Amino acid sequence: MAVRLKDIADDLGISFVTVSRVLRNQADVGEATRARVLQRMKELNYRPNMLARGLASGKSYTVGLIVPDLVHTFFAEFAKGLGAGLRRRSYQLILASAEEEPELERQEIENLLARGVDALLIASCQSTAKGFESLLSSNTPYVLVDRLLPKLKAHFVGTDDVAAGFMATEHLIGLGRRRIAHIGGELISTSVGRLKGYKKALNKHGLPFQPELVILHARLEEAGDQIGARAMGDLLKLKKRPDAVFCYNDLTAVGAIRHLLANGLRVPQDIAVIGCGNLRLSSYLEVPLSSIDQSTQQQGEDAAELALSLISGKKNVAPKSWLVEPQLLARASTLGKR
Amino acid sequence: MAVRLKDIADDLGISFVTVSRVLRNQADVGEATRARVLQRMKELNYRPNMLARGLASGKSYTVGLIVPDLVHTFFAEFAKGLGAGLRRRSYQLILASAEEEPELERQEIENLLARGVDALLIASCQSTAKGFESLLSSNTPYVLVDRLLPKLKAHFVGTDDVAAGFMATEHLIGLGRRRIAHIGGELISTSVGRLKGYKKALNKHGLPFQPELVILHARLEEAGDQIGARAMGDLLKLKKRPDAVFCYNDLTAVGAIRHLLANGLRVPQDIAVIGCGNLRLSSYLEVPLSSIDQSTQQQGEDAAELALSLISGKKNVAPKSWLVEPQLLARASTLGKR
DNA sequence: GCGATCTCCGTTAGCGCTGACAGCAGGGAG
DNA sequence: CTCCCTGCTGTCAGCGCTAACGGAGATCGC
Repeated sequence: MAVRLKDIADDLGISFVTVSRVLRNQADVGEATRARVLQRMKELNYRPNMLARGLASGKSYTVGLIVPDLVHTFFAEFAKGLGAGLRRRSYQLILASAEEEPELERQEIENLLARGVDALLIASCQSTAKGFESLLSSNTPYVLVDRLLPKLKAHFVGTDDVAAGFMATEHLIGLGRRRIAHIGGELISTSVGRLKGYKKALNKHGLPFQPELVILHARLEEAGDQIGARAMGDLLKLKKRPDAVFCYNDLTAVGAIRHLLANGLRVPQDIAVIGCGNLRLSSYLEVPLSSIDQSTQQQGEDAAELALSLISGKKNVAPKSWLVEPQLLARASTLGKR
Repeated sequence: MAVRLKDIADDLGISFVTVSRVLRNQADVGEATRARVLQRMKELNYRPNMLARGLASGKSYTVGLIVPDLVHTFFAEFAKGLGAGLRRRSYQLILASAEEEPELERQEIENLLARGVDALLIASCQSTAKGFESLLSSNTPYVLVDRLLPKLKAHFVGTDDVAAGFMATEHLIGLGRRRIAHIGGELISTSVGRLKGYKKALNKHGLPFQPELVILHARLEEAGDQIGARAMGDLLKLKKRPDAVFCYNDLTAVGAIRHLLANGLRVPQDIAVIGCGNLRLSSYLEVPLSSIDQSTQQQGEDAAELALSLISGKKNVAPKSWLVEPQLLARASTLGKR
């Protein structure tokens, strides 16, 4: 069996509560005793039982993160930043993936609450705030990540998606493009925001919003390449084809570009393409892809800070949004001359 | 506060142990009582406290996975498969990342043991079996993943790396290449295996092993693109340059190709390049990359099965290796004519 | 020299749950 | 009618730890 406080206490002929005090670094223990205890702990390689500690103290020193899918590098990077931020304060991250299924997400929320996480971060794949009741009633502090939920006032850490959409579109306009299409997402707040930014940029520069130039699709995170290619095909069928496309994410842009090249069109000469998210390989693609960077790891660290402040702080502070400013990275897919 | 067994019991005027029996689906409870309990549980939205359960029963229904870095899609995909496999048997995955730091990995092992995981899976970034003592003495079952450790007899799930290296190299030989270089990894078992496969293929086809054609480097997972480019540069400085390169992973191959193209060489006409790991974007690169697929998600599911069998099964079964057969995917980076 | 204070340590009572056992009723067998 | 068995339910101890309180002995001030 594992070593317990009691074992150490018995060895030393003292009460196991004293040992517990040393463990928690409390003040009222004599120096000599403390030293003996620490010594013996090291010898026996004592490891506190966190289940017992959590049960007794009501705190687990654990933060849960639920993501829609780990394979999207965005979430992996986010988790990395979050983990680093938590570790610095000796909290541990428990990671769960909902595989883009709202029902699974609900289950994972239950699971993590059942394990007593001190705070819960969620990049939700729900389209409504239903299924959050048990979270709300649990009074475990929680933070939405990347994606907002309609009608749910909550703390939030994510990208300023309107700015991202605006930035991408204005970049294209600045390069002299006038018929700018958008291949966008559906349902989730990031898509809505980026579309909004797209419209805003058109508007600012006096370009008309043309609905036929906008194609929306769900599940762009998983199958973006195929969907992007298909959507591009649809755009090419228009009487007047676009001269630029802003894609919801890089994967979608990759698919779109592939379709263009396969049909003998040149990128960016005939059609410029920009994505969003700045994948690691985006600069190595057949046409190096312009994109919007979201400082993902930074977001994770911000989320850690926010979560920890919620845990230790006064409870009912007003919901707060931490928006990260996106950054434009222009590469060959938009920059080449016409 | 959260609902407890006792609350339900008091409501119904029965002992809370009976409620616990219903919860655990034990047989010896009257139908009528069982129904009433279930009803009330649903009404109150009861959620068992897993900390308490774990403490009392000694089982946490939890499996830990420690990876060197989540951002490598290999590990993200592996985790996905593992999570799916565990979920099917209502086990939960607790994911931790060691950020390629052996010391951090040791800490995470301690953390997960402290949280009472029923089994532990590790893709270790240690170069020796040191730091595994506490794991060994904990008698928590564990499985090595992806990377073997010298001198540590343990259960293992991973790729047949020798086969991968052999397959890639033989593919190049089959295309008529004779001066085949290798840009490989260091220290970890996957590199050793792939190098071994490389040599084996050369040997089988009567080609000499030429040490100057092999360049080894650590940290190919993180900075493979830059290292690959640099290594390629070194290879080009040889009096007789190679006509093909087998790279440890796709990222490294990407860097190598970038360097070749930047120096006016053609891929594959002048030098053919093959990677390993089959990244999602590998087919969209400037030169679509030939690679070796590792059925990563399948590996995760295999690992889940193995872990669960260790948990429920008799303890001291002999260590067992589950090797997944890799698969060749030939694309333009090797297939173009010379 | 005596109460007051401080330092250090022990005792007790849980946290919410499980596991082992005891016990009570009713029914069938002898 | 007794015995045992089966079906159901309760009691009790304890998992390893923390939190709150209490108290013995040393130290201090006056």
